[in-house]
Amino acid sequence: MENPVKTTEERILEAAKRVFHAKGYDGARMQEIADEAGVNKSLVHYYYRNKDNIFQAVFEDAFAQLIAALNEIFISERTFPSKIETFISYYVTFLSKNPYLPLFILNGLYEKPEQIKTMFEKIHLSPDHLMQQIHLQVKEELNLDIDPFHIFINILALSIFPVVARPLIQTIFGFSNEQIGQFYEERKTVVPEFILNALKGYEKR
Amino acid sequence: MENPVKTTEERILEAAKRVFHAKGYDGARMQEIADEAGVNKSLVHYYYRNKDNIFQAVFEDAFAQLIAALNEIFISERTFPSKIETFISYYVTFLSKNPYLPLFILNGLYEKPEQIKTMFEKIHLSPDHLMQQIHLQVKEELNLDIDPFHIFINILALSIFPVVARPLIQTIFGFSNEQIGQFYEERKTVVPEFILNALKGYEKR
DNA sequence: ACTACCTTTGACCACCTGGTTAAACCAAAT
DNA sequence: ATTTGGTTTAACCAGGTGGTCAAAGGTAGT
Repeated sequence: MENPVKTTEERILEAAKRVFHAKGYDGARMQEIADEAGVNKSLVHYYYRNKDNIFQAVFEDAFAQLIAALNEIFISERTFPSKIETFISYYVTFLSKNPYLPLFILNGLYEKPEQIKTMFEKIHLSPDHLMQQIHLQVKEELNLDIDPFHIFINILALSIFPVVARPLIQTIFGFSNEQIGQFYEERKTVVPEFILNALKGYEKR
Repeated sequence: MENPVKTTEERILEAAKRVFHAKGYDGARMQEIADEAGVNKSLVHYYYRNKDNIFQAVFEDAFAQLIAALNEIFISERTFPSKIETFISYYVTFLSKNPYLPLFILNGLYEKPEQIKTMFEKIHLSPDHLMQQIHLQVKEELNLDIDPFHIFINILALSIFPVVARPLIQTIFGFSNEQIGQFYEERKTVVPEFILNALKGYEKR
């Protein structure tokens, strides 16, 4: 840590993250962000002009965090099974530390889907390139008889959904925080195993 | 249809569903619900007293719709593979007709997780019984070496997530409405196949 | 001491929000 | 025709909302 002392602007942004992540755009209050940052409400407007602006900053940050790892791992030089394992393990850990993030993102996307593409350019990330990589590996490395796109979506679904649905799982089945932690821990091995087992069924002989 | 003429109360509830599903609790406006129903705002209060009340009515209805099918199918007399197929097919169809529902539910659960259990009782539904059924089938009918709970969550994840993430998928990969419809259609066969392929890997020999 | 510039604050405002109320409406019963 | 009861409306209100603004504070250069 070079500069542990946060600037006011950073403190406001972090406060905004906490508030927006937990309450969403409509539920968040500028006053609450200010309180959370320990500053006057006008100061929030001073640095970010209006609610839309600061929300966008928060959203882009969250989106970048979620997407960056995905891209990095799937573009790397590993074998496909290794990528899946690395990805799931990383995502489950990351998401259970930031449980609000995925739902926050999904909600944001319903409201302003247009901005996604420009956001991808900002992060220097190409969906086509990513899919092309996955396609290559599924078709040429493993020679599987299945649409790579469905595999990709399945990987995301199995990693993300259980985190998003945490309150559902926890209340319905009465899991304690420890138990749900244990459950997520298990998924790091269960999910890659599940996916690789499934892929075996698609092997062309 | 015995009585195609809707009462005012029903029209208000349906308007409220549309508004709440699309905008969530905080984003919804009592005025908008009234407009959508074509009535005066006071009428909404006349029938439902306050915003919390009408939201709860909408939420319970949505939750019941989503849970009912799940329970019905998994308690039925089919074989496990048939259940999976039936469930996925039904869910994908139902959800793509009601794309806002799952995200609406997930958001609601973050805000008021306590009410879930009472809601289960209202619908006469026992999570324990459901899990017990799945446990029996996975362990005794198929004799698989995997925790049934993870399978259950995987089934939900693979059915629900792609619908929730529709805006993400559609914008990132530039799918038209037709293409995404085609994609969901494919999933009705791809997902059961994927799951059953995976389960084969867990067969005890 | 003065200036110049960025930062921070309290007071304020126009507008919107959920909610209330009293009066009007209207169909059925008397 | 009048009463009665549920239904529907317009007008209104208190509190909260995002946002503005002028002034005060603070800091570095002169």
